[in-house]
Amino acid sequence: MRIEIEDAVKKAVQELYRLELASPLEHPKQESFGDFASPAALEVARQTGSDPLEIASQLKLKLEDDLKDLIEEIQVEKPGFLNFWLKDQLLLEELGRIAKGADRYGSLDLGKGETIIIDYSAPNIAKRFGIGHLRSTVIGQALYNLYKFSGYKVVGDNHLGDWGTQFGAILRQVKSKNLNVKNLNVDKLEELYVDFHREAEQNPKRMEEAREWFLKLESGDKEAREIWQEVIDASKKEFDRIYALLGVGFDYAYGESFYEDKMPEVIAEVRKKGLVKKSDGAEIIEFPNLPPAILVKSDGATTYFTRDLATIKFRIEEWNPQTIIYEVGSDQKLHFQQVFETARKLGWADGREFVHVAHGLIRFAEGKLSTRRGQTVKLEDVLEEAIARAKKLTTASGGAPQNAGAGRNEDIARAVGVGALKYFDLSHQPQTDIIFEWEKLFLMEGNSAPYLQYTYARAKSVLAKAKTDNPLAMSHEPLASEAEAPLLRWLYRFPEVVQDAGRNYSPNLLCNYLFELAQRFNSFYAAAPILKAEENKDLRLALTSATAQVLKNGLTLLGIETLERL
RNA sequence: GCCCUCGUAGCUCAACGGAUAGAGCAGCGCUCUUCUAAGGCGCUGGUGCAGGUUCGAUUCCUGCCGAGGGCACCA
Repeated sequence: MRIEIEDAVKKAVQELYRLELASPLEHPKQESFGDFASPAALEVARQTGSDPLEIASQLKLKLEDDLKDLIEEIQVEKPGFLNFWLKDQLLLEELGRIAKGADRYGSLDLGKGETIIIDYSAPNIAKRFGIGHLRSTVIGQALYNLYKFSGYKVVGDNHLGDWGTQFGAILRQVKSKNLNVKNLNVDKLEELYVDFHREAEQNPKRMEEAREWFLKLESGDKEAREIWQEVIDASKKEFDRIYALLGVGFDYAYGESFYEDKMPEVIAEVRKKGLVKKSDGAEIIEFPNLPPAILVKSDGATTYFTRDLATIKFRIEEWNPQTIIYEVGSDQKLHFQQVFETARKLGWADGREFVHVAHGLIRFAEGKLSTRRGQTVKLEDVLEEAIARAKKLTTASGGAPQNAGAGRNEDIARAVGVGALKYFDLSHQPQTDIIFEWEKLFLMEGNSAPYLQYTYARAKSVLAKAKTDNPLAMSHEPLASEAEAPLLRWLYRFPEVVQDAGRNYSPNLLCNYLFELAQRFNSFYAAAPILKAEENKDLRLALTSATAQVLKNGLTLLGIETLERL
C-alpha cells in the first residue's frame, strides 16, 4: 500500500510541477493525521516559491482521483501536509492476507537472485564466550533471518578467531609450563592468556616468544599444530553449547585458519599491484586518509588484515555475493575501512557492497571489557541466570499448570529467559554502547520478549477457546469501532518494517514495531470482549488471529521462540 | 595530538529533516464474580552548551563541553 501511494504522489508531482520528489511517504506519529502523510507540497513549495497549501489542494484533487480505490479521504493540514486515510475495506482485506500468508506473511521478494554474506558472532578460540559476543551473534542472526525473509540468498559464516599471535601466547604458556593440553578447557585457556599478558607487562620478551610460536604454527610445526587443534576442539565444545542455548546457527564456520594457504596468493596480488611499501621490515599498505595497515609482519607472519583480505577473495570466488556484511563491534571500524579500501584498490569491489555494521560495545560504566585483563562476563553464566529468573516468574504466576509435562516448565523458562536476553540486546539501536548491568538484562515486563511472548500466548488462548477453524469468515463488517481501529491500522505495516529493518541493519526497528503491536492488542483486549462480543465478533477474532500470526513471524525473525501457552 | 561513535525524563532506550519529542523501568493512584493481571487505565517528568542552514532541526553543518572507542607488527 505504501508503494502504491508513494508512487502516485511522485507521479502527481511530476505531472503537475515537473519535479522529482525526494521526500518519502511517512506514517504520521499522530493517528489523527491519518495512515500516511506526505510533505510533497512543502517540498514543491520550497522549489517553486509558491504557497504550500495551494499546492497541497491541487495535489489532493488529483490524488483523490488517482487513488480512489485505496484512499477513503485526503486532508490538507496546516503547513501543507497531505494526510491519507486508507479504506476500511482494504484494512480488512489485509487480515485475510495475514491469514493466508501465515508463517510467510511479511516475506518479500527483494533479493532478485542476489546473495548476501553475513559474517557474525566470530568468537575467539581459547577465550570464553563473553557477553561481548552477544551483540554480534544475536544481531547477526536477526539480519540473516531478515534477509532470507526478504528473498535474498543468504550465507551465514562464523569467522572464528582460530589463528594469530594469540595462539602463540597460548602455545608459549603450554610449553613453558609443560601442561597437558588434553586437560584444558576454555576457562583454563583463558587463564593462561590472562597470565601471559600479566607476565608480558613485566617482561616484554614474552611477546616476542609468542610471535615466534605463532610463526612456528604458521610454518607448520607439528607440535604446535597438535596443541592448536586440541585448543580448538575444547573451545568449540563450549561454543556449541552456547549456540544451542541461543538457538543460533551458521551455514559455515570456516574460521581464520581456513585462509592460511590462501594468503600467499593474495599477498602476491597486492605486491603485484604495487600497493605495498616496506617499513621497519614489515610490508604495509598506505592510504590517503587512513593510517597504514600491516600486510606482512617484519618476521614474515601474517596479520588478521591479511586474513580478512583472503577471506573476501574466497567469498567472492565461492558465492559471488552482491553484499558482504560484517556484524562486528565498532572498535574494529578502522580495520574494516582499511580492508574495504584495499579490496576496492584491488578491483574486487566492482558492483559489490561491503558493510560493517559497527555495533556499540557492551561495556562497564568505566570502559571496555578486556579479556587480556581478565575482565570478562561469561555469557553462559548470564544465560543461566536469565533462565533461573524466568523459571521463578513462571512458578510465581502459576502459569501453564494444566498439561504441563515434566519438561515443559524447563522449556518455557528457557524460551522466556533466553528470549529476554536476546531481546534486550536486539531492542537497542546497534550503534550505541550498552552499559552492562545485571538487573537490566533480565527485564521480563514492559518492552521485553516475555511481554511479547505473553501477548502471543494470550491471543492463542482466546483462539483455542473460540474453536473456529477460520475466524476470518467475516466479510463486510460494519466499520471497525474505536476498540479495533488502532490495532487494525497497525497490523498492515509489518511488511514495511521487515524491509526497513533489513535496509537499515536495525533489528531494533522490528522490536519497536512488535512492542507497539502488543500494546495495541492488549489495550484492545482489555477494552473489548472477544468471545462474548455482541458486535464485530468475527472481526475481533480475526484481529486476534492476525496479531498472533504477526507476533510469531516477527519474533521468529528476531530468533525468539513463541509458545502457545505460558 | 589526530580520526570515529555517542550525549534525549531519576534510570534504560525510541523518534525516514516534519505537525503536540514517544515508550519501558522506577514512583504514586485505580483495575481480576469477561476470554492468561508477565496485563490494562491515569498522574509526575526531557532534547549537554553556543551559533548556522531550513517554511520546519533531537536529526544536517561549525565550534565548545562530556563519555566511549581506535591510531603498525593483538584480533
